[in-house]
Amino acid sequence: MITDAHVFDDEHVPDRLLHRDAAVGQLARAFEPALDGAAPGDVLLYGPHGVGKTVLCRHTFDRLQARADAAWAHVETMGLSTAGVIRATLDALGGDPAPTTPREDLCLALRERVDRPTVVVLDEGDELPGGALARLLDVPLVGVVPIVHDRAEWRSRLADDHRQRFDAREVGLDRYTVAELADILDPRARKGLRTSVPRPYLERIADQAAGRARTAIQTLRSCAELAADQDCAIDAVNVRVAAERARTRVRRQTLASLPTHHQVVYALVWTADRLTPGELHDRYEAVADDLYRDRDRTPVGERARRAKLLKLVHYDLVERDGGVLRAVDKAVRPRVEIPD
DNA sequence: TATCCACCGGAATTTATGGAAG
DNA sequence: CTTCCATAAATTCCGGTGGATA
Repeated sequence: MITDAHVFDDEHVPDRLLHRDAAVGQLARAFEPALDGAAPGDVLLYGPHGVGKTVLCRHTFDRLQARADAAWAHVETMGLSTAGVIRATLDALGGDPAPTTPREDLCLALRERVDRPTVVVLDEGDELPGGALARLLDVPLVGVVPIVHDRAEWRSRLADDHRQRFDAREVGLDRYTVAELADILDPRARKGLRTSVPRPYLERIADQAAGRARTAIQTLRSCAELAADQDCAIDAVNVRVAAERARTRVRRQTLASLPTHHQVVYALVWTADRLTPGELHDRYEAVADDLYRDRDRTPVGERARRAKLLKLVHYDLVERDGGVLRAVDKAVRPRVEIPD
């Protein structure tokens, strides 16, 4: 059923970016100084999850690169410190800083490495440390593109002189309409699937996606997988079921990307169905020695567990209903086994 | 209402890690 | 090899919150 899984990847940049002409134009105009070898303009890019903010950057940059000698760094900033952001930027530009390089040395190394117009995209930049932004804005030839969800909140945390850098340099993306989403799904279905998908069915997928392209695309992929499993036509697949399957896939990927301590906490919550924080700690203590025996880590204290738990909640793997903890999705099985 | 209790999460401090310098 | 240093992660400390209870 699926002939080219690549078109369903989050990183896939389509040949044509549909229904984003205005935003592409704004961003391209901001990047224009790079055509003359100068720094691309800084742009604040804002909008809800999954509406193509990162893809918009990539797409516009690719078009720029076809006409200019420019470099690109995409940095996932969530949870990074100031030094962490600078290091990740340097990494993305091909530098190889030692893990203990002092912050100021990292800044110097970055300045040295940037020898052409460079676009630095700061993804998930809502909680970006102010220091990191300041250092990057300070590097010649660098244009900074923070991607955030809440434009007003982000601006309010900025120092005045930094805020000015983004005045009149803001690009906002909205959720797509159902018709727009169907337009976006259509070329992917043609390119990635063996059989064609009727337009009304694409619209039903779009309708489930709440205006988010990422959700719609992942749902289409699940529809195709289910159609293959059940050996039926794709439009015989229940869209709700496919959408849930898509969410499960994303959660599994998220869980797989987390380190040991998170895995243990998740396993405890998943295995218990419902439990209070107190019970979680009790069980953790009870099984910790067993679980960590042949791992290269040692059990952590309560405060650290709370931090892991917070992340699990943030990633939509665990929910807190009042005081009670529960795994959001029982289909996302833990990756470590809890002994009885 | 007053008070207790479990819990949360911010901030300061300590520890672990590993590259660099002597 | 040992010491030094910077970061990241964990621990310690603690004020604040909200629900339960007398």
